[in-house]
Amino acid sequence: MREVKSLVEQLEANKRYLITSALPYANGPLHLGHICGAYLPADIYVRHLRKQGKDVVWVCGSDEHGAAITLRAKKEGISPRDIIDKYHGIIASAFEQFGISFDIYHRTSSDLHHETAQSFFSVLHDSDGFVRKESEQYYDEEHEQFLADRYITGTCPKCSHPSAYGDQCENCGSSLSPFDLINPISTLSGNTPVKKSTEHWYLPMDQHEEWLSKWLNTGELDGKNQHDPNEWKKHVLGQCRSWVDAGLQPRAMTRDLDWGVKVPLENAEGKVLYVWLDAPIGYISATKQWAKDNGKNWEDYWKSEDTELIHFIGKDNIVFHCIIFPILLKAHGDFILPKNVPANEFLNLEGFKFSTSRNYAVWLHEYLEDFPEKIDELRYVLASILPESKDAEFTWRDYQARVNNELVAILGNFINRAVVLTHKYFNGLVPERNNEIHSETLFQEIEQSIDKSSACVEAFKFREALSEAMNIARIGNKFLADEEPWKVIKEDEAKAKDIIHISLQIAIKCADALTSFLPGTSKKIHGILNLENGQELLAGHALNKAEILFKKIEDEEMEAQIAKLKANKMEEEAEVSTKDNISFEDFSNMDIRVGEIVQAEKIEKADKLLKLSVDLGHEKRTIVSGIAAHYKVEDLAGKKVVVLANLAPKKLRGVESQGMILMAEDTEGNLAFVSPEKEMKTGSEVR
RNA sequence: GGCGAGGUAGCUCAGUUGGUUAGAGCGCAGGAUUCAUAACCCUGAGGUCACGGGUUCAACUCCCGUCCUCGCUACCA
Repeated sequence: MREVKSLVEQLEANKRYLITSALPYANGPLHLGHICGAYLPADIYVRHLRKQGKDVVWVCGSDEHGAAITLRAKKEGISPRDIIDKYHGIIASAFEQFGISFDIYHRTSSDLHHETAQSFFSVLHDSDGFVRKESEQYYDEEHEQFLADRYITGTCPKCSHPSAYGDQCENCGSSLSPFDLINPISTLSGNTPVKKSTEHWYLPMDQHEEWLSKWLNTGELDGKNQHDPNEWKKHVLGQCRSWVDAGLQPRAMTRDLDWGVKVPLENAEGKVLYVWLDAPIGYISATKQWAKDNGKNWEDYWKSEDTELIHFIGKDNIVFHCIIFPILLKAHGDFILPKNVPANEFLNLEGFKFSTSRNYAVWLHEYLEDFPEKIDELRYVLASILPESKDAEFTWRDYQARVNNELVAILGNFINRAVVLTHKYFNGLVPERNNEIHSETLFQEIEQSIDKSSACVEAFKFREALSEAMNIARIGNKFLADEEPWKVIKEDEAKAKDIIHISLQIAIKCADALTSFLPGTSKKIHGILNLENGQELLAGHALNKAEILFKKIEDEEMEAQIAKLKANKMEEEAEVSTKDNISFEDFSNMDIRVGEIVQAEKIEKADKLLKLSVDLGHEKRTIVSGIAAHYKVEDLAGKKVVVLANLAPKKLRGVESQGMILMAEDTEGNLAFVSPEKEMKTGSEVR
């Protein structure tokens, strides 16, 4: 039995950890949603492992290729290089300030990455890991170039927005293929592109279905148990199964683009590696660079069964990290597959989605400018609301409440009480322990919290882990309230000494338990206690002066942040609604008339819709209008309104609407009828 | 349309394989206290576990259906 145990211990000791966080795209700054998805949880996890003395390397870097970057460069009249240098800089320094402790933050534009990615591709190519396929694609004849999806704009077939992209319409959010667009236009030349045949290398994912499905569902690979599927998050496994069950399709691993890792083959001019081949290999090249800088062997971390590979990502990346990348790694051979992929769901902001393109976000670098002293405050709040199993929401009010009611009132206050009491009664010297107080149960309770917190981190339950760690400060506060040293000191100094001694010991436990979550605060507490890391707190030891750990956040600061968000949103809304000029002819095609509502009724099972009967003078129309939230049915009869009479009829909730009531709408979504300012006959034309 | 995840207290969320009175934090109400950043500590109120069926001695938990949110994905125009 002893031998077995020591074998387990030995394996445990040899174990290595390779942690990756999704590569941020160097086309814009980071916002809080990104931080919650792949970086803060990983940072907590990695700090926890390091604290235990584990052999761990955490890699990340900027993803610097792809069409969006070249497009942006073109639009701003600068080079792609300028773009990636700018955002790589912003991102890397924001990470650093925020205490995200990567072992390396690399870049996919580096030579080492290009070499690594090309050689990875070549190995797959040479071992027939790819299938060559021809397909039709849009081609710009003037620029003699195939057009990536993002290089084509046109009218969205779903919402008629005039500038949808070939892969997605930013207006209605639907995903498109370039051939869906009405009147496609090349953004390079402004010409209409032509369809032309092109050749690409495809990853035949369908051929990998069998082992992949087994690996995902049972954790078994090549007859060996690799992971426990029960440890994977439900939504991660669910999405993977959904893909595999539907049948995997071959996927192109190359693109017609000039900005990226060149396909290392003859006759592959103008082709680069697809971003989902390029970016994950960024993890490998980053590890190589780190190994080089630190005198290590990168292969120990990627090719050894003693290594646990963990990918931290957001839910949008699940398929790539759980299906495509594992297939690539397996097809290449020698590489280990991830032990777990604890993907987080999304973070929302004040009731809406984060949106980089609409500038609706709390940007990390801006937060750091506005609150340079409040790093751990944000780490605390985000760690408390991480979208671990469902979407979560960040609001400034919640941020304020958590900082004021938890960090200030519970943690900061407890540390302050313990230290201030020591100064007040014992001149800042740690009093001796007299064993007047039985503290076994107390410390057992604390150890329980520590163990629980630790176990939660290892199970990727960071919210619960943090709350367990905070529990120690609660225990401390309760201990002081129960023992009342400020009263005891008057009649029993020995006992008071005991109480203060114990509270200071609890303070250290707090600092230690929180160090992965709030590294700055943990350090500060050690500073106040005048302790080096690991140093014991002994009687007679002199403390430093008490220092306020967290300041209360006032309403005004929050109001300013909320106002800033609102302003961005309104600005964006104003921009979005700006429309292109139309011809007079277009305008005169519209038949707009004064009408009078004669009858109104609610449409069943529709919250917003009312069925209106409108008199247009020469005829009555049925018009369905989404105003139920703004007007009462009984108030509508007799109202004069303006009607677009020749709008194509459309069925809404089963009722055909023959026209549209024109309404004024503000940015808040309030609606108002537009009516003639003096009495006009129904049916009068509006021009 | 298909698939996946979610819907639990005013808010943010826990609830392992079905088993007593469904939990926590915040907020709220009351009390106690003064060492502490008016903070801490105690007590309490608050839930038809989205809705409707079913299985069972027993359902938040399992099955079927409906509605809503988010994500992935198809197709039509």
